[in-house]
Amino acid sequence: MADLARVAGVSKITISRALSDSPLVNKETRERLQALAHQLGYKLNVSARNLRLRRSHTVAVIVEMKPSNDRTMLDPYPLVLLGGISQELTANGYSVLLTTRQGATAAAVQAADGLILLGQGSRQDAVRRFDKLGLPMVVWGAPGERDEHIVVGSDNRQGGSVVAEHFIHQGRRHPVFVGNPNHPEIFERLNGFVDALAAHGIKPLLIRRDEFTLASGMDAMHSLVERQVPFDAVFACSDLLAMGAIRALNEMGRSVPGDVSVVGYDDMPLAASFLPPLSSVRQDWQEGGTLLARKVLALINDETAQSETLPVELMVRAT
Amino acid sequence: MADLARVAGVSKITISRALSDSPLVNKETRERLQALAHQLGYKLNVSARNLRLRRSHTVAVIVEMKPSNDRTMLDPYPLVLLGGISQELTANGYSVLLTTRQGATAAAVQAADGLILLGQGSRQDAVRRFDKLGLPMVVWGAPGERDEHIVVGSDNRQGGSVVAEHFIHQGRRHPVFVGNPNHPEIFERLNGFVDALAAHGIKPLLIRRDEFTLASGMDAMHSLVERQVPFDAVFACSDLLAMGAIRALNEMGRSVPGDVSVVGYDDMPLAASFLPPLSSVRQDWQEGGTLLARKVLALINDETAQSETLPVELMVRAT
DNA sequence: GTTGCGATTGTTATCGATATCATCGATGGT
DNA sequence: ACCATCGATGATATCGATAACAATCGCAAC
Repeated sequence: MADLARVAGVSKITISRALSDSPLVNKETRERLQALAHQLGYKLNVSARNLRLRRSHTVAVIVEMKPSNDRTMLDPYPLVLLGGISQELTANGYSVLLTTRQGATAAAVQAADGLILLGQGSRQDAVRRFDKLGLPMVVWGAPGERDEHIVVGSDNRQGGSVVAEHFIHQGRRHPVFVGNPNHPEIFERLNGFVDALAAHGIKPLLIRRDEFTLASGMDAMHSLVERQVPFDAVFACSDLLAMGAIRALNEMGRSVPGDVSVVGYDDMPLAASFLPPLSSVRQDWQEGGTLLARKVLALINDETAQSETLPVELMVRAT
Repeated sequence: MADLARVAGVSKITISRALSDSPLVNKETRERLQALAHQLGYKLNVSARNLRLRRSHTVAVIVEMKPSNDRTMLDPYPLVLLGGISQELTANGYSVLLTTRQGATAAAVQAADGLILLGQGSRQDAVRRFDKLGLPMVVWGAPGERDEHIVVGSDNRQGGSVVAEHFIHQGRRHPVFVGNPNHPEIFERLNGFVDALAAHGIKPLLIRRDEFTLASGMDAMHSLVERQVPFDAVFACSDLLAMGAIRALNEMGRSVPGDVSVVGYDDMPLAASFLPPLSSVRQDWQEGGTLLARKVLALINDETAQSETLPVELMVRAT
């Protein structure tokens, strides 16, 4: 910038002003300087500006990436969150610094203006750890009773209850829940499910399965039939589990939805073209990402923001 | 840091040295100062350090995120690339700055020490645009004849040829290729397929389908049967296409693999538990990410690096 | 006793931008 | 003719770290 100033015969500060379109400099000189800068291939040194402005225009997104059969951020749907976040942030001139929990010790995270926590890594212990950075922070997940931070999440409780209503409406009397209630989000689904059923005097059966796979869904049905438990409806907390369940049921000679009704979760693209087309609960991940981003930005700008819960929608199809 | 120095009764530079574990400071004072810094909750200002060191320890990863029915980086498998990149970079003290092509104008990208381009956005025009930033750059994709930049990609040509060999070995004489050869990567698969078959005097049929969906795969088979084209093998360039093809074939009374053999691509987790278990070409995305990261790091450190191609593996299952 | 060297610590300049306050000429009202 | 005001530009200090070089001390060698 000093070089530019010398060439143009003005002072550094005038260059700075011209390049940031400040109305303080004469319109003509401003344009002249901008042209010159462009012509000379001048590149702003972002680090210097960050230092001076004490802002990096960067938000760190911390995800859980550990590959496993458990649910990870590498699943496609949670990643749509990232898409939403990225879109909203860049629209506001911010960048996304992607980090895992392990990598979060890296220097760059400290330079961020704000923090977004994604994935089940965002349990209380992890949350507290990042809280200490003293940065504006927003968490994706199930809102706890008394968290000090802002939480955005889709309404898992409602997800559970709409499925319950759906079963009730179909006259089902012996519903089963398949999934891993250790995940706070899934725990909420279970709660919503149980409570809504209780209003009709029905108590569902819980089949705990930790993996979100087709095989796991099949296995759940096998054990159910083996134990000769009567059931006529299955709420699987992921689409893969649901598909596995349907396959196992068919193999064992039970019809879906004739004998058993099945509903999945996430409404993955495959759900609609599954045979039979799978009913599933859809959550708007993209919108979730947008919201997360808006809230951190608000916090960064010293505005207020509140926790928020996004509604879900039951896509009723053939099962 | 100045505050720390005052409190500790030493100079700033000693603090700086102590905190970076420099052997220049006495071991005891070093430890004393480190403890003090920790106790006072001192946080290094990364922007200042970046400015001084002229390094941000950050690599920008530019992906194509535009949601569409076309293939995007939001597909789960390409994202494993990101996982590999992230892991390798953080292991070396670098951070990942995630950006879309649109967002790449944002300031922070200019501060990056290097660039990784992912997704079909990395066509020549886009590549050239980022080349102008003058940063070390590595691209994921199919290596072109004469690119000036470093390319890492999986061996799509080999992917095509192993499938061809497989069909030949099974005695198939009328193979079909389903996919969108506009993607450079898929074009390579097609080339490998065609060439390997040509060695046996066989010329495959190309059914062009742009979407990577189940429906698209079904549709391809329908049109094939409608036109009464004889065929006994299908190479689909994605697993979803392959699954759609199998379903359509079964519905039309053709058995897989009895009448028609089908092979997919990517070996998604579902492939193995599909009915019948789907044969598919697997590429090691994780390793690809690791390589991409290693190469940028090499370039950043003024070492040399070369383009590289990763082998693929045909998982032979029931189809 | 002095010179020299190694181990520590300090002084000053620097990275590249921007905020604050100062400057300067022109304009205009009285 | 004089002072106030405004528009445009500049001088300097500053953000918080680190590099290069200087300084100090103790101790050993001659």
